[in-house]
Amino acid sequence: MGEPRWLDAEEQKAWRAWLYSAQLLLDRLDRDLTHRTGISHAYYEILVALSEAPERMMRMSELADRCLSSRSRLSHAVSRLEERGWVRRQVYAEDGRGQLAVLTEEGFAALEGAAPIHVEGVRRELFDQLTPEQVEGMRALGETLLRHLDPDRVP
Amino acid sequence: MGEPRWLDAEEQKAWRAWLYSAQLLLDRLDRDLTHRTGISHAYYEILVALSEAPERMMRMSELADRCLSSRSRLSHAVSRLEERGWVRRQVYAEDGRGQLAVLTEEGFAALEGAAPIHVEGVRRELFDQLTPEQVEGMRALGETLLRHLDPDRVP
DNA sequence: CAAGCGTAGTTGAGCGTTGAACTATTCCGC
DNA sequence: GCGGAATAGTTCAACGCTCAACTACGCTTG
Repeated sequence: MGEPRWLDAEEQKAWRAWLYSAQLLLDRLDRDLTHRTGISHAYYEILVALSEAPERMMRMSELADRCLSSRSRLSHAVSRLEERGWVRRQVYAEDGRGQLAVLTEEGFAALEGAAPIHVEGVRRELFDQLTPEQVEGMRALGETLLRHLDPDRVP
Repeated sequence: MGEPRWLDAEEQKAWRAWLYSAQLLLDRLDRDLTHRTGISHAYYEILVALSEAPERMMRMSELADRCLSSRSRLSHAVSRLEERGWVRRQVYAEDGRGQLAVLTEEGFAALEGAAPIHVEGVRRELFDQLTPEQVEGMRALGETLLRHLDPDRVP
């Protein structure tokens, strides 16, 4: 094992600043969206992914990957979105095991209603606080980490 | 309301990179710690906070603030940590409404066991991927966001 | 074409979080 | 020092997530 490589004071500060800011930002955006639209950030991501897909439909497992979700979690989530009438399931003709999640018109309308609230939150809590240089730094940092955490997701 | 200030392509990229990297990193650290020590990141933060407090004890609400937790959430979490014998509750003499959460010796030992695993994860997934300049940029960005999200938490 | 393996997705139980309602105590103004 | 507001913390029910077990289908190899 060897002696743990403890963080020095500078690293501690950087880690704490990143951790707290990430948790607070994610939490605030989620709460804001949820309270003002009834749609959690997780559900919003599902609706966005479907709305951008050809014919507004996607395989369950593709959708799960895209939304950083386990299959089980996505399956539960889609069931709940189905109850709201925003998504419906449809068997995938080319592969009898597969299911397609399809965004309904009602689901698309719900997304259209939530999108301005969401983007306003991201502006207010994030971009309005940063200079263009900081935004560029944020993108570079994010992509560096992404290259390690999940290379396939890097643009 | 006015027209929403939609994100342009650069902003989209920056936002997605930040969002995915933050979610993946938090998720991976939490899973890694949980599977290797049986202690979730949330519980770990509680143990750390207590271990750093005078006499290893803190008021419930202070502890909740420190851990970015609601009072309800913390109350549940402390109950579960109590069941493990890692924390105990004690009435706060100076204020009959208050409760103190106290870290037990067993709790401290559990923390000592988990700390090397945790720091190794943070190194491997975060610091080892970054240059010193990027670490400094990460700290500055985090503190900028923190100044907006929760000014009292900025160093 | 059958056996076995891999893949897609669902289900159910258990745990953790949320938000609101609740109890108990202290603080404040009169 | 009394009545009402504020604060500290807990509890409950509803919801969401996790992990493991399960069903169903497809693919491969003999």
